[in-house]
Amino acid sequence: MQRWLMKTEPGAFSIADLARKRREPWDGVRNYQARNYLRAMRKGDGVLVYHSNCAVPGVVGIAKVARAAYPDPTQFDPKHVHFDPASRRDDPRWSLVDIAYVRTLKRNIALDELKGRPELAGLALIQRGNRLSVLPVSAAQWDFILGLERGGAHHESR
DNA sequence: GCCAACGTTGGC
DNA sequence: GCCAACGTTGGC
Repeated sequence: MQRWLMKTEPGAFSIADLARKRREPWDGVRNYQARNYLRAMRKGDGVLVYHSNCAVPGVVGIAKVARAAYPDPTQFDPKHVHFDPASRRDDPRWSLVDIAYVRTLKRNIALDELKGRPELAGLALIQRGNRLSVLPVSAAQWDFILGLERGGAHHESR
């Protein structure tokens, strides 16, 4: 099983939304590196759900890949915000996967807590300037992050 | 192929 | 809302 982290803006689609819907086509990824990660995903892969662009960015839940990559239908819809006029049906540019809800974490494991941890030094999420919305997570990183869940909500002062 | 302009991401 | 970082676009 591979492991990944996927960002979402809770104002647009939160872990609570995923919990209610159980399963969701993760559309709208329009970055080539992120797309390539989507295409590398296999059914059953683990996903850390991360809330970005919000009051307390952090890892908030666990999901899994319910369906491997297929063409993102929104790229062909002229009325959709993610429409890409340069993408062709015989050679789709953008892909998506379906994500299934697994569980919501007992607390938000905030970005603040992940920063500066030697165990996560290689994690793309916390590297400076990184904007990838889909990124790989090693088994060790996955275990370490989820190990923080029971550590209690402590925030470093700044 | 260079690179300036522009748009987006996302923490703060 | 600001703005640094970074990806994409398009003129040349």
